[in-house]
Order: sequence, then structure tokens, then C-alpha cells
Amino acid sequence: MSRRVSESTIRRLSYYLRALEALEGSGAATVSSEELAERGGTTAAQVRKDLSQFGSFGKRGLGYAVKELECTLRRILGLHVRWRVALVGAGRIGSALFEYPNFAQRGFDCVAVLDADPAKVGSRWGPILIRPVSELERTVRELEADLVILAVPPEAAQDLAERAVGAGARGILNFAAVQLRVPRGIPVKDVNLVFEMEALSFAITQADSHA
Amino acid sequence: MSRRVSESTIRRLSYYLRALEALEGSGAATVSSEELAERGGTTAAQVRKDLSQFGSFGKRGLGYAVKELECTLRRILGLHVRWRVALVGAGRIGSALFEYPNFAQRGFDCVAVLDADPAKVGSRWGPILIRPVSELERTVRELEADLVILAVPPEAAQDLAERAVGAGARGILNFAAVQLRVPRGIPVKDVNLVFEMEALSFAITQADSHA
DNA sequence: GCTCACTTGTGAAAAGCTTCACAATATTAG
DNA sequence: CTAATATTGTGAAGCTTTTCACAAGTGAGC
Ligand SMILES: NC(=O)c1ccc[n+]([C@@H]2O[C@H](COP(=O)([O-])OP(=O)(O)OC[C@H]3O[C@@H](n4cnc5c(N)ncnc54)[C@H](O)[C@@H]3O)[C@@H](O)[C@H]2O)c1
Ligand SMILES: NC(=O)c1ccc[n+]([C@@H]2O[C@H](COP(=O)([O-])OP(=O)(O)OC[C@H]3O[C@@H](n4cnc5c(N)ncnc54)[C@H](O)[C@@H]3O)[C@@H](O)[C@H]2O)c1
Repeated sequence: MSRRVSESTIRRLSYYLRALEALEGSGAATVSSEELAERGGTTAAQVRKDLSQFGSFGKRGLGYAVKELECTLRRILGLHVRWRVALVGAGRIGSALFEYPNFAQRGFDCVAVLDADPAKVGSRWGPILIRPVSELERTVRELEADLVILAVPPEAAQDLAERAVGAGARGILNFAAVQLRVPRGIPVKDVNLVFEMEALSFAITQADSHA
Repeated sequence: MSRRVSESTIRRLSYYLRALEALEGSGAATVSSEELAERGGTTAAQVRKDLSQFGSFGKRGLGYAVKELECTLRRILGLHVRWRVALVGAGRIGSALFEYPNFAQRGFDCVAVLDADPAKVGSRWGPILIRPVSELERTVRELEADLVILAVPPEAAQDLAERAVGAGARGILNFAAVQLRVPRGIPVKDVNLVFEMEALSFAITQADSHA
């Protein structure tokens, strides 16, 4: 059943899951690939291909059972368990993320916050005490953090990534604008908002020069 | 010269530009596709293919002139002009973005901040006065904002996107977890951090079930 | 000038992803 | 039970992106 699944498929699964949640709220019991496609911004054929990589979840003639597919998608995405997250960098982005209620709602629990700034270390964010980043390894190990969010300056990111992985972290969400080198098998997701803005800049410029 | 350029190519161009800036700082005058690839997390052949879509910028046997290529990439990405940005939603993400110095450094100037909350409207963020979102159209039009950042709740995003585009906005960076429908030719970039976390969750779960 | 080491630019091959098209299957109505 | 209608699951086709491989160009050393 499982060969390599593409990044794009995974992103779409997340969209489908959102769509299903919305549908469940509105009381629908089943949904067609057509409708799921509409909400996920893709095509019906793509929806079916995506899902078929993991099994056969629909009924011909009828569509997919909303609740059941929702549950299946959660399981596929690994969202049937809760994830333990350590946040490194208690700055502007770090604090926005920390206060973002969707993470916890989605199964991602922030179990620790770390920072290098002595002025921040020791202060409290709600129930969480900000720890010195020198305790990164111990924190990841003892609190069994699965995921690490790096919201630190670019020059600190590589070192922190290595240390976190060495201590047992299994995946990284990286806000620093550097290409992290990590051991094979450790997934890294980069978020770079400037790159997104640059892509907009390119698209507009391109359109202009063509007009 | 210009057929359709892929999203992935554009993202890599951004990486190359960062790499070139770093190289310029370290005094190097030329750089090979090999070295650029290393820093951009890709392969030498990919670098050359990416660049060749826009012209021939290298010298065989030597590589690329750092300063020159940097300048060329800026022009390709449309970063030789400054972009005027309106930020809609002065919440947690909005304020982190507003204070992020890299945007301005990169040519993206925040010319207005808008919010629906009467408690926020009228207060100042540095030199900027927060405006009521009812003035969105007028603001975009009068301040000639090119780009709009939507850092608002999902249910407000579609309406605001339509209004912004109607008033002349040419691109959107969207933090709300909805698939925006906009007129053809208006680029939209979605940032969804929960989706990134879910992709990590999937990758780890997948790896486990395979082990 | 000639050779050598190096590196680009690019057509062609390979790999990956999306769309198409339709047989297979389920439900409903008569 | 049969016909009509709906919708999935999937091989094959089509398209896009990446990788390969190498001719062609460049500068340095002698
Ligand atoms: N603010 C934004 O909107 C934004 C947007 C995109 C990307 N980013 C990126 O995210 C990262 C963080 O940005 P920010 O705006 O939150 O910066 P910030 O300066 O507000 O916060 C960075 C935090 O990291 C801490 N820190 C520095 N070195 C550290 C280390 N070695 N170990 C642990 N903590 C350390 C600092 O004390 C600070 O609290 C940067 O790489 C930035 O480029 C930020
Ligand atoms: N905080 C995060 O880390 C984070 C992460 C990922 C995504 N997001 C998404 O980004 C968006 C903003 O998140 P946030 O955490 O900053 O939320 P927030 O509640 O802190 O801020 C939202 C702001 O939007 C304003 N607003 C509400 N309706 C509006 C309208 N119609 N017009 C203009 N302004 C309006 C509110 O007054 C508030 O100031 C949300 O869609 C959220 O899901 C946030």
C-alpha cells in the first residue's frame, strides 16, 4: 500500500480534513470527491487519487462517510496521538505561536519554552517557565518532546537543530532563513515569510512584463 | 525566454539570493553552481537549470559573478522596486510581522495597519495609526498598496480579500486557514503553520509504521 | 600557443505528479 | 427485478520537474 507519498498530497489531506470538520458541523453524513475537491481547491480525480494511496474509503454511487473519513485522515496524518512540542526562541514569532490556540486544538502541546536571553529565562508564560537554552538537551529528553519549533535568529538555528535532534527530537519546524542540515529521516519544515512575499513580488512583476 | 516558471524554482531563487548575500559579505567574487547548490539545499544541475530559464549569467570554467548575479536575481524576483504592504489584522501574528525588520530590509514597506476591533483602531504602532477595516478600500487605493497581508480569523478572510483586490491590491499573503477565491491573475500565498506541523506528524508516523 | 583543470548551458532521459476516462459498484424508484 | 443515476477506484495518458551527461567555453601555467 505505502510507497512514497508526495508533499502536495499531504498538504491536500490537511485541507480535506478541515473540509470534513466543517461538513460535520453542518450535519452532512456523506460527501463526494467533487465536493471535497471544491473545498480543498483541487479536482475530484485528485481527491480520489490522494485517498486511494492509503486505501478504499468511499462507497461507489454514494461518496465518503464524513465522520469515518475524518477519523481515517487523522490516523493517516498521525493526529490520533498528541504531539509534545518544545519552542526554542521566546521572541515575537515564538510568543505569537505560543498563544495560538489552534496548535493545542490540533494535538500539538507546547511542553517547554527555551531562550538564550537571561532577561527572558525564568519568567512565566502562563503555566510555562522559560528555560535557559543551555538546558535544551535535558529538556527535550526529560519532557520527551517529539517536535521542536525553532523561532531563533538564523545564526543560532543549525546548532540548536543538531542539539535537539541529538537529544531525541524527531521533527523540526524552522522559522530561521537557513537550510538546516539534519540526519536522514528527520523531517524539517521551513517557514519563510519573506520568501512568500518574494514569490508574490515575482508573480506580479512577471505578469506586468508580459502584459 | 519566459515560459511558465515553477513555484519551486522561485523558492530556490530566493535561497540563491540569500546565499549570494552571505557570500558577498565573506568577500567571494565568484561562485560555482556547486557551491550555490550546497547553500540552497539542491543540486548543481538544478541551479543551472533554474538560472538558465532567465538567461546566461555564468562564465564557463569560472562560475557566476556574485554581485552581478545577486543584482540579476533581485531584478528577476521584482525586488529592484519597493513594495507597499497593507497589514489587515493587528493581532498576534500581525504584530509579530509588523515588528519584523526583515520585511522592510527586503523591500516590503508596511504602509498601513487595519483592524476591526474598536479597542485597537486609533492606537499607534510606531509611526503607524491603526485604521478601521471599514476603510480598507480607501486605504488600499489612496496609499497605493500593492500587497495585502491577511492576519485575520478565517471567517473574515474571503470578504477582505475580495474588497482588497477590488480596491487595487495585486497580491495576498494569507494566514487564515481558508482557500481564498480571487480573480485570475492575483497571486495568493497561504501560510498555514498547522499544516506544516501536520506534515511533520505524518512524516514521523509514516517512518514509524515502516520501521 | 598548448594543455590542463574547471565549470557552464542544455538536450535528452528519468522520475514524479495530475488529469482523463471508464469499468465497477451502490442506491433509488418503478 | 430492472433501469436509471450517482460516484468511486484505477490504469493509462499527458504534463512537469529533476537528473544526467557532455560539448563548449574559460583561464592559468608553462
Ligand atoms: N517576527 C516575524 O514576523 C518573523 C517572520 C518570519 C521569520 N522570522 C524569523 O523567525 C526567527 C525569530 O524571529 P523573531 O521575530 O521572533 O525574533 P526575535 O528577536 O523577536 O526573537 C528571537 C528570540 O530568540 C532568542 N535567541 C537568540 N539566540 C538564541 C539561542 N541561541 N538559543 C535560544 N534562543 C535564542 C532571543 O533571545 C529572542 O527571544 C528569526 O529567524 C526570524 O528571521 C520572524
Ligand atoms: N498566532 C499564530 O501563531 C498563528 C499561527 C498560524 C495561523 N494563524 C492565523 O492567523 C490569523 C490571525 O491569527 P492571530 O493569532 O494573529 O489572531 P488574533 O486573534 O490575535 O488577531 C486577529 C486580529 O484580527 C482582527 N480582526 C477580526 N476580524 C477582523 C476583520 N473582519 N477585519 C479586520 N480585522 C479583524 C482582530 O481584531 C484581531 O486583532 C488567524 O486566521 C489564525 O488562524 C495564527
